[in-house]
Amino acid sequence: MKNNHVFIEKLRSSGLRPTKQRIEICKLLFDRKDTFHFSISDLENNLENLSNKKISLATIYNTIHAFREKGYLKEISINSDKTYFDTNTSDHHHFFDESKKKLIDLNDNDLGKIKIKKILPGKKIKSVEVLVRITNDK
Amino acid sequence: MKNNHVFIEKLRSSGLRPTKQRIEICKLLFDRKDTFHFSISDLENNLENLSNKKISLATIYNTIHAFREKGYLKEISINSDKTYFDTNTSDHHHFFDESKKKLIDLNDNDLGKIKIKKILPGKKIKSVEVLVRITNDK
DNA sequence: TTACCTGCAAAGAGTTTGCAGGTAG
DNA sequence: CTACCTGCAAACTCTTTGCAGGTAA
Repeated sequence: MKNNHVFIEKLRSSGLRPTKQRIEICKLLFDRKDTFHFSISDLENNLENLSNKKISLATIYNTIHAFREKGYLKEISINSDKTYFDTNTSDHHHFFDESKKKLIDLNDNDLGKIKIKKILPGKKIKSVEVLVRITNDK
Repeated sequence: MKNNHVFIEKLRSSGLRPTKQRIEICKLLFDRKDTFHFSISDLENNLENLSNKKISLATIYNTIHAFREKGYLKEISINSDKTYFDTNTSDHHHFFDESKKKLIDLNDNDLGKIKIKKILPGKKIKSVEVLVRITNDK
């Protein structure tokens, strides 16, 4: 269990005021051992049920967007009605389990190197995202 | 320029009634040499401006979903406000040009082989999707 | 004090749905 | 005739925005 101070510093250091709401969201997102994959509504539910904190939706969006901009969260590309975020901001890829509708991290060792041979003049690569869809084997 | 008959047969063979609207959409989507990447609103605009046909939005959605189910279209995973489709249903990957909001096909030669080393028991791989985001180099 | 933040409600955008009327077979 | 299809508008969901009141520094 991390001390709130850690989050206060984290927020302050990136120019975000450490408000009650932001600290609460930090605790939910970053005070854990494993990567957390979530949608805004997941987060809202967790705040309400696990943390017993009612934070306005506008503030949740606001905060998540701020965290994404500061590089504390990564947005994941899945065709879904919702946007998913990942607390693991390192360069990595995902399984998407179609049966459970859940994301699973793939780390460097899980995936061979991806080589892009095509170059478009005047363009540069911003990111490479791999999504491996899996289902129950039967 | 393909004959309408081709599309009428295509539709009929998959159990879809060849209505005026569906044939018109077929002509726009499948009567071309290159892959076509589009969102519903792109399609709507093209129907209105290029084909001079006003087809109801509900019918456009309805038709595109039917075509996707029949395997005539592929849905592409991008985090975007809109859903994108691809008339190229073969196994391939994409650049997404963030500046122009346009998709570009990557063919087999453009991308090294992707090796997935992690295996989850009881699961099988359904698809592997690679999205390479690019922006203007500056 | 002052700039920034929160929360509500309303607005927006894309997509889906209900249903009356139309059309293919 | 009957099942399926179209088109309109309303409904829905997720996300963004405007703004009045609140809070950190």
